[in-house]
Amino acid sequence: MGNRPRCCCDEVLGIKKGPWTPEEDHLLASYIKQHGPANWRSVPTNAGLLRCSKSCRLRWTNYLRPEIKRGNFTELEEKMIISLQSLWGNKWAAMASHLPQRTDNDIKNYWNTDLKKKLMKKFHSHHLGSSSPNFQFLNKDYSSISFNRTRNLECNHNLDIHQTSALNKFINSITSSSTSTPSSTTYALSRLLEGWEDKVVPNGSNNSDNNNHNTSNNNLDDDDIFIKKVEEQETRNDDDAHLSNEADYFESLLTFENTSNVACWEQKSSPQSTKIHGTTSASSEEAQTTTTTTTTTTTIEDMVDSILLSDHQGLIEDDQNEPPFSVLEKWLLDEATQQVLEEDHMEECSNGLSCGAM
DNA sequence: AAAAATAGCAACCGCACAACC
DNA sequence: TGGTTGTGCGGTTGCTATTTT
Repeated sequence: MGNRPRCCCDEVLGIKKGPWTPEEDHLLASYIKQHGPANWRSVPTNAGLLRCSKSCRLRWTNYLRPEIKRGNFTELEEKMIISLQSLWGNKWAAMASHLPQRTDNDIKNYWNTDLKKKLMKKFHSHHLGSSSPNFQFLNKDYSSISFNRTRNLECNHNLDIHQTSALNKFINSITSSSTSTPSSTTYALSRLLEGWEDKVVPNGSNNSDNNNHNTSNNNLDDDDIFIKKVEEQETRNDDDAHLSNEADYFESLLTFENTSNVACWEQKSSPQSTKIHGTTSASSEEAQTTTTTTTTTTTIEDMVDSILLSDHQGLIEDDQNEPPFSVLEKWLLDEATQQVLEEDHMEECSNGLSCGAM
């Protein structure tokens, strides 16, 4: 592996890495059960584990914690992830705080495997398939586009005003890199959700433990409380009533999220409500207050359509009223373009053209 | 039936930041 | 005030199971 930078675990010889054995899991779980998840530095030594503290913490938070739900993601959870991803980008921990019983790692893995594929498929059929003129430059006839070293797209010819507009927006969006930094609007929405969530989260599934692992420390000092929590959690997993509440919780969140993506933009561009896709979308404040009275039967496809089309509609309106690309669309477009350009590059190579590093 | 390719996911890595000394 | 430590987080890697050829 060459000159790999050292990790904290490298400093101590004999530290074990790799998959955890059931024995190690038992040692760690027993120790945490007795002492609570605090002072990770001392955990490996005191628990008799040949692991670094970081590894122990990770194993606990991502796998051994009793409140973690394992197994397939429900459709509601999928919707939630798609919606939050579109709103916040890759803020896995923040998403996990709104998805009780799921870890950031789980959500991240799920996004990078299942959801990414689903959305790409949807994106291709939506933008590259037929109707949208603005993204047809990503179709097979993409010879007019080249990709230079600074990741700017250069349009040489054959693009109409809408296509050029789409391209320009795409370029601006990826070069400004807003995906990695939540906007103030995002932060405000997050705060709104936090306050709102307290009212909506069903009894017993308050995610304060998920929000901040440190907050659980005090509660876990007492063995009885800890064991009780574990038992409650196990019971809860099989509790239909709980699932129903959870579904309500997600649905209510989604209703808000569905409008907020559009509402964010409208709040900036226009104070009054606008009708989009048959849904009255108001300012984010109004969206929040109307949430509780709206019912949602949205499918994942509908959601993606809604997210993508909300931006697409903006493109065909005048330039001044164009909403920005959603994070989701930036990502999808980025992926699609990259794919197209890689194919292009490969084709050039196979045709004997120069194919140096990009 | 075997090899190769792909998917899923647990675990690791390194950076950032806050708390503490 | 600067160094150290502990923790959180997002990106990436690598192992294993599954599917495809």
